[in-house]
Amino acid sequence: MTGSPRPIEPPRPGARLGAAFFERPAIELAPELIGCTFTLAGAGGRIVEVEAYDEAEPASHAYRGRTRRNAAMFGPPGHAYVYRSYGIHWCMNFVCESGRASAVLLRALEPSLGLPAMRGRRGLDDARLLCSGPGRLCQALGVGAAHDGKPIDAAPFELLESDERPDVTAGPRVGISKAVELPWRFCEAGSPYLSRHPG
DNA sequence: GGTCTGATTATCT
DNA sequence: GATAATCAGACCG
Repeated sequence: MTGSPRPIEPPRPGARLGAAFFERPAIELAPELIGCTFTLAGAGGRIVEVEAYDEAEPASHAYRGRTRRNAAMFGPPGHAYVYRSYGIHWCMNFVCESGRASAVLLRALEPSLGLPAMRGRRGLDDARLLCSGPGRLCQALGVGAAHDGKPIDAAPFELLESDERPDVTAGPRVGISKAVELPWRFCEAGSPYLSRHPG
């Protein structure tokens, strides 16, 4: 060993992504998020799976207009839209594009930062199960109602640019019954941390 | 390996 | 009353 102190956690790739990054349609932003690093209070990892949603298609919560639940989707880009799914889980989105209700749902991370905290919140050890699904990811990071409408480029969140060009695949979205034909799910090819195999 | 079901709440019909 | 951007555990072959 060299004698220099060993880092407790891996170095963080890339630069912090600010509000301007989100000023684009969700369908454009979604594939570019693959490989970026997302954390909440130091817990998280590389984004490996996302889905785009837009007010013009019926699978989106914004399709039938604004409600108390989806208000953040109609707000400024670069903020979080957090909602409760099936009455039990939390799901986390990045709001996109001013003047249009659209967002990118975070579906899976490759966990790398704050692993002990994430394992504690999830109550299990297997890294492949920590953040491989929108509800699991939110439980691991501690996302909840308090984060709805909060800016992504400010604490406790951090979103860092990808330092590589991941191999991204597109396919149909998961768990919806409308607009099933749109290939608006984006995954890092071959990642073992996806919520399910691309279809 | 797969398929089914319960949990629990906001929203819509 | 029904559905939903889900998950974990039970059960079957």
